[in-house]
Amino acid sequence: MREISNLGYALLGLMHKHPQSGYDLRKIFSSTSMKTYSDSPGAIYPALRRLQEQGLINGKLEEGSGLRRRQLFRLAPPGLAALKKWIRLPITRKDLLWAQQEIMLRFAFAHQVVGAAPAIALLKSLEAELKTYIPVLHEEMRTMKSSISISARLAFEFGIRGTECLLSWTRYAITTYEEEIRGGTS
Amino acid sequence: MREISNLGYALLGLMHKHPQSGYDLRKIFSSTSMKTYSDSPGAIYPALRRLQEQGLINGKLEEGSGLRRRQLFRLAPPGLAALKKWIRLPITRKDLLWAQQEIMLRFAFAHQVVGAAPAIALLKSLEAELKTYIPVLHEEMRTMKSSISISARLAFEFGIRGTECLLSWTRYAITTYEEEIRGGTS
DNA sequence: TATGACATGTAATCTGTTACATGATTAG
DNA sequence: CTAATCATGTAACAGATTACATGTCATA
Repeated sequence: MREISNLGYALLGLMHKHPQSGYDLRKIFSSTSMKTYSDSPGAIYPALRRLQEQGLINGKLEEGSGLRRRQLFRLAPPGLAALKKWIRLPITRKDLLWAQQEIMLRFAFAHQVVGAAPAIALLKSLEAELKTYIPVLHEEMRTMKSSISISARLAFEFGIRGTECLLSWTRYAITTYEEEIRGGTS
Repeated sequence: MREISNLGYALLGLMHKHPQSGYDLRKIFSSTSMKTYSDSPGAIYPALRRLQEQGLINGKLEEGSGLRRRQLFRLAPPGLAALKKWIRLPITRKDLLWAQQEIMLRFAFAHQVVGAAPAIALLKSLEAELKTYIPVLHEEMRTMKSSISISARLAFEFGIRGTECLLSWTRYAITTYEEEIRGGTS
């Protein structure tokens, strides 16, 4: 089976709550904090068609008067399975390097799609990976410190601080999440 | 003139220090903290060819015995001009949303390519943009807080914390940079 | 002489971007 | 009636990924 792109997963995740039309999804990308994904029709409609061809979603034309009415897409069982599998994947070093955004996307959908326990498992996996990665970054820094310009060094320092910030958020998120599910009902 | 991709600018920046071969550049991407860029030949060699076609770099085959020896690329004057122009661009809201990595890449090259004053100007531009952006994020948070799941809310909180972390780094970088150029000779 | 590092490239495929095109419905 | 918004799409193009192909040079 063909790989599912990041945009594909974003679409699947958004459809989990309730069926959406291509236009709805575009609006979400253009108006909310998911602006990092493209709201262009040239990205969304082909992506939806691909998901449909793979049997991950089903589209149904709403009956209406006109010739071209809106089409609602809903998650099909294989699509839900793929979404769950993706969210449950453990975090790897590679994810930290290439795909911090993707991690957040996965976590954002986690509670709704797979529930509290796997969501917390995702955070713990992230925490573990970060704990071994941060010392590596410090070590790299020490190695090259002397050979690079001041601005390059500061940029690298941001890489470290940003990663440390992610770790601190992860710990905060674990605590907050655990408190919340103990306190209020999910 | 055709747009220069992020990878293109990364290549131009790396060539600024001294001429590099395609292989050298691949090694930099695969072995240093620039792992976020692809080290695959299918990305680098075509990118180098494009830069050459645009007259931004010149390639010279090192004279050697064999038939196929390494080719060294060096920045041509228009390439240096393009690199400088790119680094000096002020930071926009759009950059904050889409291209934090690109900002860091620009800053990493800044000291070497355009010197201290424009490097600090870049940081100040970043600081200014962040100061107006962070309140917007908090406002967005307040608006949707109630309508989203706990994990989605925490993910959004990371967006805010990450941005605040960037601001704090920016201020630290300005101070450190200014001290350093006052103290040691650049 | 076989392995691995050096060194450069191409081809197929996929995805995304920009720009354009179409047509329905609603508000002024 | 006209403009804006709803709604869906296509076409041309750019760029990246993966996998493959080629050949040199040093060394064990």
